[in-house]
Amino acid sequence: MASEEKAPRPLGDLERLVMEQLWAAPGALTVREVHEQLSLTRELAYTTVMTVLDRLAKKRLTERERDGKAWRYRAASPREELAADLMRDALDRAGDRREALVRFVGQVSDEEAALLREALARLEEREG
Amino acid sequence: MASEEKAPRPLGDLERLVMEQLWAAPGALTVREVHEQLSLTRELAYTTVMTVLDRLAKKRLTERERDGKAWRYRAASPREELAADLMRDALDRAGDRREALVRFVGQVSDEEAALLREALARLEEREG
DNA sequence: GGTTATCTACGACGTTACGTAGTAGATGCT
DNA sequence: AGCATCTACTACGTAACGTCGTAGATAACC
Repeated sequence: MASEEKAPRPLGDLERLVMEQLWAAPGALTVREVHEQLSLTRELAYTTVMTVLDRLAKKRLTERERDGKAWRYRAASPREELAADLMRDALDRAGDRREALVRFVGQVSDEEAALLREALARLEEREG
Repeated sequence: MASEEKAPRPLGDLERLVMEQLWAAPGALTVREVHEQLSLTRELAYTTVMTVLDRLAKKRLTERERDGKAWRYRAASPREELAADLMRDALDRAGDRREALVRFVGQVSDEEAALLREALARLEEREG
């Protein structure tokens, strides 16, 4: 149950890029690996990536494990989970939930509406 | 459709309080009116409220119209609309929308799930 | 075992958002 | 004219974040 919430600050641009690397990778990545990936597109100091990864860990968005003298980072939860959390959060801030949900479904594409129905149906059959 | 966007920064605490005043009011409010309301709970300088209202206007969250020498502010869109926008935004940032939606409906309360179904049903009957 | 390559830890600086407020000048009431 | 009221503009402190540098630990190398 959620109640009194600390709104999760949306990630900064670099933080998001780094998270995307982690989400895209099959396993945990070292600072160097993330740095190398990002270096394909932009120039960043190794320590910059390290700092970002470190801050993300402090925010509990990543977890890390030792691998020799280096750390390996991985996303603490899947990208879709974070998205769902943010959606929940937004809903929690709405005054009238019904109204907010109506507006929300009014904004989504037909395809997304279908996915929503599907998800609800699945939920129903699992819970009765 | 959606792709890379400018994430609407979540409001600061005071900004949120001010928006709530505007959302709660029937019409547009002057700085003084908002200030008086807030003063019931906390102590704030008149100009502080003015600054916040001004910044909210720059962010297009409020609109203002002249009323004599004063400005009257009103929320640019209903609270529920903003919530819906934030939900959309969160969804846009998810990798796999289906997955994100599944997780989202998995998080909502039974009541909210019912509201969602209702909203979807209404949408369907209106659009066919 | 000393040299070299790696890593991490920690600090630092610039920018931007936001909470908070003061001052100056315009505007309007009496 | 004189006072109240309102806006415009400026300012300052804090915190997040982008961005790095330096120092010291550690592992690898010859």
